[in-house]
Amino acid sequence: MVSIATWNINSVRLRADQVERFLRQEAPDVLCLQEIKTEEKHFPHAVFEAAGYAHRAVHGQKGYHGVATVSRIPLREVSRHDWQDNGEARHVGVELLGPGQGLIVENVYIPAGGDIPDREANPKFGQKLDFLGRMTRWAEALDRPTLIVGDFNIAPLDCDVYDHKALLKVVSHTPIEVETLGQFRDAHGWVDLGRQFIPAPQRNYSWWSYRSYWRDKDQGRRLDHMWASPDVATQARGHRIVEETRKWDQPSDHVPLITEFDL
Amino acid sequence: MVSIATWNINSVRLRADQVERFLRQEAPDVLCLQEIKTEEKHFPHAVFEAAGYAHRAVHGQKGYHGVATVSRIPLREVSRHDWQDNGEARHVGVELLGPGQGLIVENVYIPAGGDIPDREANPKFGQKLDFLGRMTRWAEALDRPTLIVGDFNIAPLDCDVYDHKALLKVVSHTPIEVETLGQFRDAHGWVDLGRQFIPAPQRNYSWWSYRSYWRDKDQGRRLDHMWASPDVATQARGHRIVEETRKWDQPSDHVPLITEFDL
DNA sequence: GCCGCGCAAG
DNA sequence: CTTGCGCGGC
Repeated sequence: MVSIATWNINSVRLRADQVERFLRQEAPDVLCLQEIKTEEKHFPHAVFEAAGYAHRAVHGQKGYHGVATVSRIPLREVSRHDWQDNGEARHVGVELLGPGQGLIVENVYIPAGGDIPDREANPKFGQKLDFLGRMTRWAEALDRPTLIVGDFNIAPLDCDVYDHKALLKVVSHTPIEVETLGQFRDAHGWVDLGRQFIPAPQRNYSWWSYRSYWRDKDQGRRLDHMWASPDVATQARGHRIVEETRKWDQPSDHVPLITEFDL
Repeated sequence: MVSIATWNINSVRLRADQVERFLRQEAPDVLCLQEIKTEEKHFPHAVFEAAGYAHRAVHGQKGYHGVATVSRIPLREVSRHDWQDNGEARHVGVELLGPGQGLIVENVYIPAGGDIPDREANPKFGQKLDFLGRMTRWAEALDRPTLIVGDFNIAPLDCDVYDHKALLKVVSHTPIEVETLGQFRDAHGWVDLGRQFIPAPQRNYSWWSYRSYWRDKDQGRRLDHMWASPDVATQARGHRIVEETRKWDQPSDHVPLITEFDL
């Protein structure tokens, strides 16, 4: 069994202790982090080394974005896409070399897209859709067993948000985003493991805004995903959301997901 | 017995827990804080209330400077000088109403004075000397038993710094500052309680720069002071520097002083 | 080095 | 609300 996790950590330096706690408690074989918000030279390698995660692919950037895949299983970094050629560190791809040998694990942080869901008024929204378009063309050519995980910044199903109707005009749940993400899904036949294991319309949130009184209310959205190639999906054996991290001190706005595979 | 303390806390909000710990450990009757770095509306009143310091005079300012005198003994705020009429919150004066009745406690934060010890090249240096001049003219008229405490930002004696010769051209220990502070002392006949109880040339530092490796070396200066009217000085019974606060997590660059009075 | 601020981003 | 940053102040 190989277990793989994903977590938007919102600064890996500020939450190195929380990552360590998560690794100790849940002991995933592989952890994909997003929004590490640091260059590789300041990545807390020692923390991961001490925890047994000796294999790491870090694609960092100063202050913003940044992804890292850390692993107890040997791995080889195979790609570091900059789909929009703008220098933003939003992807790193690895190939597992030990247990799970041959599996490709793609770790991605899709742009949030700004506040206004309009390509003209808000260039960031256009950039988000463009980013998905480029991922779609890339996905059409994939021919290896692959798992893609990360913060997609889109809640595709009606039940992926606390109030579907209210959020139709809120970036992350607009019809155009859901449609564009659907094209990406179809380009490879990706299987949404979150919904394979926790079928709609069950509650399945992964993110709560810092801006709301989110400790009291439950205004969550499912923005984080683990999607598998069809073959790989048949090997998935379990999937969990580790929501308890929200109760920790100064938590990330995202919680981790874990999937186990019979590999 | 009445005990009175002074401490430049360098942000009272960030170190509210350290102030609480200090109050619990040392239990002074009165504590004068400098560099609270907040407006009164964000002052952590609840922390002091819970610790038994129900009487408070807070002269705050947004982001910079700011002083506060908190007390277990009833007090009355009597003055809030803005000697340079520039809006900087650098003073608050109170009168004790319970034990120690009638004693005036002046809490002051003298300007640091910038980096270059030259009135022309550095207006902040001139401002510091001018501030002292105005305090001097004020002190000439004092006619009540008074204690003045706070961060004076001047180390007057040769033995008040780790290297007298090296610091003669460093703001805080230049001859013109020492001379100007001497005029303030003479204007009221203030007695330096720090040196009454810990005579020169004994080590008696109250501040260590954040910029040096001050955990290893001992490059301190005596910038914080408690000065009393001659009568009041005869009632002082003990004086301590609570240097252990430097070992606490994320300490202030200053340590507290405490004097006990037979009042 | 350590602070608060105002900014941009989420 | 929370992050990192660049700034100015100490």
